[in-house]
Amino acid sequence: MSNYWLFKSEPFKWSWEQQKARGDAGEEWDGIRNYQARNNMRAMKLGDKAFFYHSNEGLEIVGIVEVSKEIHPDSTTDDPRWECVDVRAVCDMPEPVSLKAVKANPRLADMALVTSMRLSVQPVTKEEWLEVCRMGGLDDPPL
DNA sequence: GCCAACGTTGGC
DNA sequence: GCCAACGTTGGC
Repeated sequence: MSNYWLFKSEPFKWSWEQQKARGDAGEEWDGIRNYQARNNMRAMKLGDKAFFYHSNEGLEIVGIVEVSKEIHPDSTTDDPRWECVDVRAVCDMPEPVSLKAVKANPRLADMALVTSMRLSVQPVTKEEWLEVCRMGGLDDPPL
């Protein structure tokens, strides 16, 4: 049984365009220095799906990625506490789903994007997953 | 650019 | 183990 997640990235540091350009090779989700975010990555399984959210600029869910490599050391630090997963792009959101739209939807009131604003790697429930996919115009959401 | 929220650090 | 100080995140 697969779980669902959300990754935040500031587009001027690592954008959806850059993620897509990496193709099936995927990319290490490095640089996470927060225990809760790391713990979420530890819980991820190969093939888990996640939203790709642009923070700071854009403020919208722009695409879907999947876990292409489970938890391993973060190559950007020697500190053994910090680990990460690899992700690869799966598809675009036909209609990016803005933070505003998420906040305006009562069915998404408990989404971590709303309640835990600063957490950069978040869990998403299946109900939230389906609702956001529907809002984004994905008739056949990856599960 | 501001500032609120909140996680982390470090002195005691 | 508490908590004040500090740093960072991220919406606005």
